[in-house]
Amino acid sequence: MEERGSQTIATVERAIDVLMLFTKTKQATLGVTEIASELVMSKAAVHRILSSLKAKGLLEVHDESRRYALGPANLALGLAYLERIDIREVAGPELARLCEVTGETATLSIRSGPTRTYVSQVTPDREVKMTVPLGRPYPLHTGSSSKAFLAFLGEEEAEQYLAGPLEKLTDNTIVDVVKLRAELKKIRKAGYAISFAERQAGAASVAAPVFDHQGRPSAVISVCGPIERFRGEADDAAKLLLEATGRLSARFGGR
Amino acid sequence: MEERGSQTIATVERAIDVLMLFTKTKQATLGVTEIASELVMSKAAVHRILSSLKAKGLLEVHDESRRYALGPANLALGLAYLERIDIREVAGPELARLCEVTGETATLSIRSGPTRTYVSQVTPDREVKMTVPLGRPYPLHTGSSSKAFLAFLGEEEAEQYLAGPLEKLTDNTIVDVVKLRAELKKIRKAGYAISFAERQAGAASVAAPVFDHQGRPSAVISVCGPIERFRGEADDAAKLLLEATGRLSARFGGR
DNA sequence: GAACGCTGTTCCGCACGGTGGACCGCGACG
DNA sequence: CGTCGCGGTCCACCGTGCGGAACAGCGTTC
Repeated sequence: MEERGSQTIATVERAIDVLMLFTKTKQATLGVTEIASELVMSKAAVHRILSSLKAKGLLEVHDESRRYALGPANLALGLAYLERIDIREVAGPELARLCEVTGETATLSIRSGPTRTYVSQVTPDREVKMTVPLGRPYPLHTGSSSKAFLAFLGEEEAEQYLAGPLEKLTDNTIVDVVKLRAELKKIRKAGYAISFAERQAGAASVAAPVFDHQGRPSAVISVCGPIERFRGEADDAAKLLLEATGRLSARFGGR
Repeated sequence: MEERGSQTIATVERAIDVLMLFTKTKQATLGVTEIASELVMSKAAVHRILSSLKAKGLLEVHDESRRYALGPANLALGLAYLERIDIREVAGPELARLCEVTGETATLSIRSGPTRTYVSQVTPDREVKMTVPLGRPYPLHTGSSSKAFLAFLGEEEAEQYLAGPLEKLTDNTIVDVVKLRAELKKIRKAGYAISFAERQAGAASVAAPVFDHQGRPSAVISVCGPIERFRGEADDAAKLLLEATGRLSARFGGR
């Protein structure tokens, strides 16, 4: 993991690890000792980091329990990031429509290097439905949205990714490079990707990319839901999906 | 500014300054030299920081222009923060109602130490309307939402704040401590605060606090809009506002 | 096409500042 | 009362981040 690290600052990365811990845990507040043992750091170091993060508004000390919680500056970061993603605005109505017609969750993902992240979702008004975690990075070979990106990258970039280690997130994750290449070929032919529990156990999804003016996949939209009822829905969803991405590509590519 | 800094890490704070710069600028991408000159740091240091932030997904290098942009990890931070603010959910419908009835923007603010931050807003469907910046900290004496917090803090805490320097954001910002004390007294009596262009030129607002079970202001909601049409609306808005905060305090205090 | 000016990036020796183990003060527990 | 756990602080050591300078690419300029 360390290899060819083009000159970074260990202290800063540790500080970020501390900050990110707050997004990973379910608890609203964390204590010094807790963090120190979780990240294997000295209490003193953790405390200094917490003080620095606090001084910048990224953390705040909750009541007088002396525990730390995320501060409002994080909102500014999240919103500033979203402001840059203009495709989000354009895709919004399409997501809403997909969700309404299929009765399943519709999502939008953005790629960033060797990972891809959900940046928005519209969920149906049903009791049993799927919700995906926004802002969390996933590898490019797990789930339909990921595969939709991978399939439509350039040959070169895709092979480069396939050369790296392929993490297995569920029993169904495809980690065999040969099988994965065949799968990607199939996706290119069909124009969309399907996944049954490759990223998340119990979930299934269909996904297709939106292309920019250079023909590169600039985003992926998907329809996803509980695996039991999805088998019958996948084909219909794929058709609707391709119509939506067609419209978006036309509009987005024109820019 | 340095005083009694309970042991922090300069490098980490500088890294955060770099990251926060991306939320303050209008540009989507920033370059090394640009950042270095803005924050008066060496290019080498900035570069190391950028590499570290990139490694953790907070930044990414845009295309091959070698410039840096915010990464998806910021979304995770922003959303994790929002998840902790439960009052946001509860207040949502009240904001919507206030907005609809008054035809002006309704906002919700949270306090964090000596600052206060908008965490959500509902804007009316008009061409001329006000929108406030979410996630950005403001001092506690500027604008109606700020003053509503300040007025209902404990005597001690309020005086402590008043002892510090009071920044002047607009021509109308009250920075005279004597006048400010009188204003706070008036607010306590009325139950709500009014501001005409104290934080933002051309804007006016009315605000009232939501109290927790200990009688402390845990949030503030406000109605705000363009100053020209607001003079006639302020009183009506105040009445609606107090009804809304009354309901919220009852519901929120019960927890 | 060589010289320029501008990027982003890397190198390397010095000293500054972050480190961690020990220690303090506090509140909860029994 | 003693003990345990917590968050916070101290301080001598030594690791690591620092910055000036050099390097590598790229587009302009003449």
